Amino acid sequence: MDSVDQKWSTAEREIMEATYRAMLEHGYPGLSISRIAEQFDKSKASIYYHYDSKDELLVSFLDFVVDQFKTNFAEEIDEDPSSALNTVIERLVPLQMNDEEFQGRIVLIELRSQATRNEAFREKFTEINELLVTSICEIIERGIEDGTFRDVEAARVAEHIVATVNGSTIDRVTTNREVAPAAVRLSLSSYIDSELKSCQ
Amino acid sequence: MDSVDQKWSTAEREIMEATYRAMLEHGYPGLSISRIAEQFDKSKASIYYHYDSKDELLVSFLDFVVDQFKTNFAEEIDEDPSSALNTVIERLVPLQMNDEEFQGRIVLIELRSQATRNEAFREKFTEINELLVTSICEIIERGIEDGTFRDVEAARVAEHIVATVNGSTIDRVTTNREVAPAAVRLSLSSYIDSELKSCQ
DNA sequence: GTCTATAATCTGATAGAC
DNA sequence: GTCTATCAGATTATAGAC
Repeated sequence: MDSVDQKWSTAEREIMEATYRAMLEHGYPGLSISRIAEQFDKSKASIYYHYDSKDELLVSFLDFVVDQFKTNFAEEIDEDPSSALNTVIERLVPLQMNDEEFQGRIVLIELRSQATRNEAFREKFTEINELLVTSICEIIERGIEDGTFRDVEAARVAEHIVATVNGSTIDRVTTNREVAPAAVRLSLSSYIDSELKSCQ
Repeated sequence: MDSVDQKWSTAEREIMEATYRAMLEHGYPGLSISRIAEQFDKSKASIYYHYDSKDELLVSFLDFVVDQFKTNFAEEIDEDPSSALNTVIERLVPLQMNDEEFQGRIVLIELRSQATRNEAFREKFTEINELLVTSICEIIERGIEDGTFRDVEAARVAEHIVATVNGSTIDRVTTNREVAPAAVRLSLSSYIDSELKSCQ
């Protein structure tokens, strides 16, 4: 498991990146082999040399996108529990989002909606949410041990934070409610204050 | 605006219900006029008598589904603020969900993911989230007035609850994490306690 | 590995009879 | 209003040359 560079050959990575662009342009329902081929300099048929079917390609693509997400999320956060939690939340619900980040969210949401029907997809998103909950849970537990946080049920609080973060992301990507993310950021800080820190 | 019965003719409602079944069976990307026609006793061509294009049909369908959601959500909740809030949360994140409710969530999520790309869809989901936030906000404001709740920023707390509820729903529909919804229910109660009720 | 050409099927949409 | 028949184009996937 030597990061992204070993897992895919050059050709495969080119196809994955073309798929990413095609999906941004046409959406998941509009994704076709022709449209993927349009996004790079090789023909439709060459895709079938690397992938047996469209379904297999899509499962690989989900893998590719989720790996990117994980790599992005797992960057070092070795600080004290309180600011580690802030870093994670800032990473998941940034106050400002550039185009690239925003497009990444869109692609993930469109793929996610397919997890309702496709077991391979479902397992991947189970994995993502479990990763998020586990990471946040560990930070909270560290904070409880060193006295930064109150002795709360860490898993429950982590579930809450992940649900809120995911709900906020969905809101940002599927509505025109531009103030909502900032409000959620504020209320998450407030939640952490009143739930994790002692009653002042 | 005389409820669902006036807004759609019998034929139109039959088509909408057939579309609903087709979408449950094939998903949004697999939705086609033929598959909708398969779900009721009339031909493909008859659909084009009632709708000019597939796009127009889909926008109507979104309207149909969102109306159902709103009707379901807006049932009377005339109690005191504290239990009104509980009722709303129980309605949005039920501990137990029957097949019908679950399928309704799936359809809504699949349609929602299309709001990333389609402005008509985006406006509908803006409307839904605004309705939820406004309803919850009003309950909180009533609670502040009559002394049940602390004098918090009602809009911010409402945004938080809606984000959490939506995140929990997405989790339930797109992962195999069966314990998560119960955890979020608990933590939402805890959030309401520590955020809205006085510091004990 | 990549190409062009093509097969078989499905798509949205329309024409015209009843 | 609903039907059958049909169109033009797109879809996934393969065959066979290079």
